[in-house]
Amino acid sequence: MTENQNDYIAAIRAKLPPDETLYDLAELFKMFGDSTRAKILGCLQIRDLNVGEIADVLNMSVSAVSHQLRVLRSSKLVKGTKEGKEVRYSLDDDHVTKIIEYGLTHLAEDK
Amino acid sequence: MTENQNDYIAAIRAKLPPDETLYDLAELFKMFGDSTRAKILGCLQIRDLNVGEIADVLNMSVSAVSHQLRVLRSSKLVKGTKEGKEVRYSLDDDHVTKIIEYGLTHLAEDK
DNA sequence: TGAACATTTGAGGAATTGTTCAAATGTTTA
DNA sequence: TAAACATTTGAACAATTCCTCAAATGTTCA
Repeated sequence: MTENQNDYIAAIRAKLPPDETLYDLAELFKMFGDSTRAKILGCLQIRDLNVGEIADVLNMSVSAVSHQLRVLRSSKLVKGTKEGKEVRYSLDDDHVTKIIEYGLTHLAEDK
Repeated sequence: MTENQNDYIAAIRAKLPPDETLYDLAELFKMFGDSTRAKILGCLQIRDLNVGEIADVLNMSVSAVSHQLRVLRSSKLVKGTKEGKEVRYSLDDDHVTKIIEYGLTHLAEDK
């Protein structure tokens, strides 16, 4: 590889966001990249719900939903508030709705 | 479960996008949910590139990049144009840039 | 306190994913 | 045509992911 080719590659690298940023970006989108999680986030856009309610709506086991809620919580996309023996979940991020809406727009516009 | 509880669940279900839509949404975001693919898309935002150039920029094997390009192509996010013995790749979707930008904004605003 | 309820947790297993390696395909040019 | 180059492809493997099942934790209330 010549010096010029190195420069060419280096110029592109310099314009890329840092590796860590792109990693974080991927981690964020990974949260929306599973249909169970997408459905859970969809439910919580409609209203705050507890684990059992989400499981009922989605026809899934409470355990499976709880596992995914833990993942979503750790990504700060969802938060749970204890109310007596229930835990009420809600979206913890203004961007969640916008990101989903943007994705839906994209799908709708697909010819 | 009482009738009222069924109604409650049904009311939420009725407001959710169809299952298939949420599945497609997840498939779309899955494309951005891998850091190799996020990096490839990032490169192609800067300029059109062939497989070897992308591999050089990202310090990855040509084969690994090619495999991911196939995935991105099948999702219509990227397209390849044959130019002699090279294949020049470019973004195939206006939304790609906006989705990435939106994600980056989200990360930047995270306190 | 004990029974009922709501939720979380951990182990286990099936399925999927991303990479490597080697080989195949396709194109140019000497 | 043969060699060199650019790319794709398929098999194989390790790692990760998501679910199930059973058990543990925490809360209310009779």
